[in-house]
Amino acid sequence: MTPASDLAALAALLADETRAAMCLALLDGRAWTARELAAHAGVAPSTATAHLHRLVEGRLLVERRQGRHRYVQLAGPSVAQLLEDLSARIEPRPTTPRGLRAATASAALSRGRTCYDHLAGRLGVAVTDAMTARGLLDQSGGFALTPAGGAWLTDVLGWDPAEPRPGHRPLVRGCLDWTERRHHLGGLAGAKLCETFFGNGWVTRIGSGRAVRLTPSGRAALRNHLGITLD
Amino acid sequence: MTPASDLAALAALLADETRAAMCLALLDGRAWTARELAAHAGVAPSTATAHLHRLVEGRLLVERRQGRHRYVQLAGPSVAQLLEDLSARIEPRPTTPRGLRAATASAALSRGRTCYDHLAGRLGVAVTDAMTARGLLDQSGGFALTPAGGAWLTDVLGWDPAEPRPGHRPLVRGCLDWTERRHHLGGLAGAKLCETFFGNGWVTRIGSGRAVRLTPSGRAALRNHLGITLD
DNA sequence: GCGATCGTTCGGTGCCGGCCGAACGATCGC
DNA sequence: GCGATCGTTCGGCCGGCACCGAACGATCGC
Repeated sequence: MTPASDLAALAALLADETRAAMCLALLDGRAWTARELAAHAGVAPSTATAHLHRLVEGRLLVERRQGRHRYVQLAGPSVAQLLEDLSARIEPRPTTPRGLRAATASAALSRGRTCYDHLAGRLGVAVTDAMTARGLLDQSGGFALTPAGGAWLTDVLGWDPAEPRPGHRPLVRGCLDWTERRHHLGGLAGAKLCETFFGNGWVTRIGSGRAVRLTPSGRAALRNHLGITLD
Repeated sequence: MTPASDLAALAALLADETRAAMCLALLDGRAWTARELAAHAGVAPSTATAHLHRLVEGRLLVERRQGRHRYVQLAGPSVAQLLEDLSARIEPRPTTPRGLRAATASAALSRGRTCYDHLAGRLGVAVTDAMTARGLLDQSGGFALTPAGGAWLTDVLGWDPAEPRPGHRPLVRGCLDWTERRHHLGGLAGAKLCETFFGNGWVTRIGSGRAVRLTPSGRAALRNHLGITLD
């Protein structure tokens, strides 16, 4: 009814630890089944059903029914961006992983991961920095693509950012990285770039999570196109 | 403890209508006393005390005690930005104001208002559009200040954006306007510009809210510096 | 000093909502 | 078809928390 109650209703969707865990899991950009999310969050399937209903009703998630499965995913980049913005506000965690498994998993996440549909972690930041150093991105007054950057994207991705694009998702956007505390490249261009990294086999997912690994051909590509050497 | 519980705890701060109303009121960028906020939200002073404690504890608000008064305000631009981002996600309201008072008040807000520390509403968007049309801002690939824009700021504000600045607040930033559904100029430059508008008497506040009115000298200034005519 | 005002603490009340288990329809694989 | 799996609905339990009023300390104006 009032703006305040609207804001409260939106915030209430994320104000429960179970729902928050579900949304954060969905930040990998993929569609999960209800049962997977229930197991991930550690609640009974009946409880998960209620939560997912609320999240879909609140337009944070969209669902796609397929046979006896109910797949659910984030409603779009703007939701992912909102979750990332909120996460970035949280004080940097003292990083005390329990054991070896947790330690290697968190190290892998710091090295490289996806942030919904673009690259993040040290890999994402390194790519962004190299693009800035080469004059492809301009971070001096905001976060913008230069003309040279447009040409570079056309060259590397075979995609011309100048061609008319649907929706009003920004072409580029600085997305605050919660491990590096610096910006990496988001927006439509970031998504296209990430798509190419996967399509060309430059990165592969590690297991089933958000962590990614740079392949040897990816290392070569970074050297060729950006002149940087990683790891 | 876990990222999910952190996110839930942050969201829970805004998940209550009373706290949401308090935060939205504080979006005017000024400091309010506890009692003012209690009256605004329609709760007893004792209730307001508890809410303000939670908001300060959660670092969304900062307090400054002065005599027997306790002034409270938003913890910074990043909090304001977060609130604006959340508000922008809320579906556009059918705008059915109750009576004449409400109608004129909401019309005034649409015409021009402050968005924490910069200009918003039709006024804010018009200034942003004019700056873009004159090549001072570049919105083609992101949201960035051009070299000509830097010179213009130095000329109009007497403030050189190239000089080293403290903190890591972005120089310019596109802030989604919740009445116009388009971007207006935020960030440090937006704040400086707004400061100049007030300092030169180009705009004045209407009553005690966020609404602002363009003065005759402000109209002249817009014509001189940006070549636009409003209202 | 004294009354008025601001903010706080404390006890008590009531409700919202998260959780589970059990039972049930829908779909899949064989 | 038949059992197994996925998701849902329903009832019931329980804890958290938003709210108020009353009483109290602190500060201001006179």
